[in-house]
Amino acid sequence: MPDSLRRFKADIFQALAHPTRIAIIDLLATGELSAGDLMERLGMEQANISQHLAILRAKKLVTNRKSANKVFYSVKDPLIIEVLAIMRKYFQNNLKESHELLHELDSAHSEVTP
Amino acid sequence: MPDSLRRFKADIFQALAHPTRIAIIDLLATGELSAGDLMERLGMEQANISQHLAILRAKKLVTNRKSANKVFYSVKDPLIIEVLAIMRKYFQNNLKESHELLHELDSAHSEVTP
DNA sequence: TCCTTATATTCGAACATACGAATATAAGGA
DNA sequence: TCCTTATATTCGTATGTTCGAATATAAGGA
Repeated sequence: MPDSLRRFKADIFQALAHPTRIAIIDLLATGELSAGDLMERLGMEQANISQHLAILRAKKLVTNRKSANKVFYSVKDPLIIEVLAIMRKYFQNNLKESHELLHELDSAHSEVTP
Repeated sequence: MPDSLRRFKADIFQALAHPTRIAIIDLLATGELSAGDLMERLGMEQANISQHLAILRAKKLVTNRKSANKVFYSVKDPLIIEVLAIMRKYFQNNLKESHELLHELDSAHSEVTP
């Protein structure tokens, strides 16, 4: 297993390592949506969504198509959706540890106020 | 798809988003190895390997077992190995874009010297 | 042309991650 | 007990990521 393959995988995982980007891919899994649709469904800042889309584009996880003044995005390879499905299964396989992890994620954020 | 599941997935992907940690999981895929074994096979600093192992432990991707003064690590759930296998398939499915990505990764590092 | 809508990019601040050097801990063995 | 081997943790620095605010671009429509 050459190091280049590992760097590639790490790079794709990095692109997937944000809840908003996972949400975008989840939404696109059922069909293409415009940037505005994604913005509306996720209820986030326009610039923020656009930045996350830029990352997904850079890593070639999504393709985009321009129609009039809208840009429609879709998932490029359904294998990525399969990866997300396996991760859901992983979550369920390890329910106990999964919930522990989530609690750590929560408390990590509220650690500011002791 | 609740947001907590997305945060969980993002967190696991974050843990996988480093070539060294992928290499560690690849090595552990065939059976348990000690921290020293990993250090030797990867030819990296002891502290660095130990830090990466700490991350994999924190995200419960690996388990460890102490025997005498050695610590043996193994992959906790083979589903993770399956995820890596799917990523390899993804790499092959998208050979053209994959190589483009790798070149961008390479040139991103040498951008210091124009 | 000017205006509006839709999307992208740039910038700076806050925060997170990665690394090696140094240090700490823990388990045997002499 | 002291020494050695194996592993973990802490610290400082460099680098990368995320966000919103502001700005830029691009395509119609009036």
